[in-house]
Amino acid sequence: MSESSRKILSDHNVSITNPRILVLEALMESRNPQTIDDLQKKLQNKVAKSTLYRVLGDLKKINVLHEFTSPDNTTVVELLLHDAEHHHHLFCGDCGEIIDVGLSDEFEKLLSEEIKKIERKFNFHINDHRVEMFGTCTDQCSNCK
Amino acid sequence: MSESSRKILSDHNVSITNPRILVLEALMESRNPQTIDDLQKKLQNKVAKSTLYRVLGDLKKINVLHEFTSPDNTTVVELLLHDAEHHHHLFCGDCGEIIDVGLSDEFEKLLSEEIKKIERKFNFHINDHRVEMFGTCTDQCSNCK
DNA sequence: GTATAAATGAGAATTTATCTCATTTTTTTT
DNA sequence: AAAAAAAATGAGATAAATTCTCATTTATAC
Repeated sequence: MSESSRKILSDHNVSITNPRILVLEALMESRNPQTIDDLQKKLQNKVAKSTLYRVLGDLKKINVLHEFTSPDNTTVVELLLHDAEHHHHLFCGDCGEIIDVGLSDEFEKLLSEEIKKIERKFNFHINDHRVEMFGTCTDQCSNCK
Repeated sequence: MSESSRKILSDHNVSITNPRILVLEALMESRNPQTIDDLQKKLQNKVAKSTLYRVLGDLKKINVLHEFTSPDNTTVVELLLHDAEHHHHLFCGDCGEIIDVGLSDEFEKLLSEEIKKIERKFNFHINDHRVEMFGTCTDQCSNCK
């Protein structure tokens, strides 16, 4: 099972260690972004806190991890696998759940156009963008019912 | 000069105190979002740290302040004045500057359509959205040169 | 398998934000 | 306009999140 974790590490010339594998496994357990706290719970002291942060830093450095902040100011983290589609996030203000959302190709194309305009207007080079949506899951999310 | 600060407070039934006025003035000094640290520098100990955080909380509660997090995980804050247009943010990865950006009305309309689709798909009620753009200011920002 | 380099664990240190409570300021009442 | 009541503030203590240090362990190169 740890095969894909090992592959991620070796593909990026990062030495293969137990803590790194454990953190990757924990990250792979859920498809949506999760908090550091979620990770710590899954890891149950099998990895030291300092090591967890260090490993997350390592994974960010090789661009397989995306870290951002939820509206209530919690750091969340998600694995970016080879096959990960460009996506955005939907935040539930009730339960805190964060859901990955893809927007239509046509829309993404228009967004790129709009971004090109911004680049010219502000003399910026823009290399990434993100659409965040905030609301409440009316009934179906796993935490709210 | 503190007239508009006073007005903001009284309009929202918040008692008019010196620290609140000072914080509002500091917020009004720059049009773009600024960090808590920026504010503290401007305030030069004229307002206690605890009070600063408290006042920022008060301003959030009456919806005249927007707080969010920059890509390097710093909390930034910006005043939402009556005349504040709906806007988005452009982040410079070099100097950390954050710039308010308006997108075209046509684009915003399309975005709303796209968001309606997401609401249906995920059974969510979405009440706010934000487009964040990340890049580098190629030459003209005030901090990078 | 040994040597060398790198990573880890444990806890200290730092940073950021919140909380407590005695004092001060603002608002309300008279 | 003064007194009473309510609310806000300052200073520092506390808490939470993240980073740092360094002796020990583990991985990689030879």
